[in-house]
Amino acid sequence: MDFYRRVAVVGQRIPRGRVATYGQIAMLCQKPRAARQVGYALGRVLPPGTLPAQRVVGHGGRLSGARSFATPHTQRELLEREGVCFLPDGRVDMVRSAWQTTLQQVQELEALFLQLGI
DNA sequence: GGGATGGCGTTTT
DNA sequence: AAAAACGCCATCC
Repeated sequence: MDFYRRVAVVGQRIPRGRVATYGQIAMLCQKPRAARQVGYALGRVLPPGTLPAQRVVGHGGRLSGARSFATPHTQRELLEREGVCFLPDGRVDMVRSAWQTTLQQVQELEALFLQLGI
């Protein structure tokens, strides 16, 4: 499905030290209500390593996918190692670490989708 | 075809 | 604050 290829393209553009939410990725793929399918893409569809999965978190910075990493705290460790900030309650500090996408970047993605025919 | 099931998210108790 | 109820939509029995 083209949607999953888009998820891969978008996910690969999440900068090191930043995180994106499932919903945010769905938006960037032009499918605002497909947050769950993003999760499905990461867990079941895309080959492991296709994109930095540790940088994809739930709304508000929840580490909802931590279970599918090597150990329950692997995701957190990977993120801390690349400089992502955490709050006392264990969520990512989205104010400091969320991936901010500019209109420019969104348009680049659209162009890329078009170019790739996806 | 139809019901269950998600690495989700929002709204309502 | 926490839990449940919905809405969502591709997949998998």
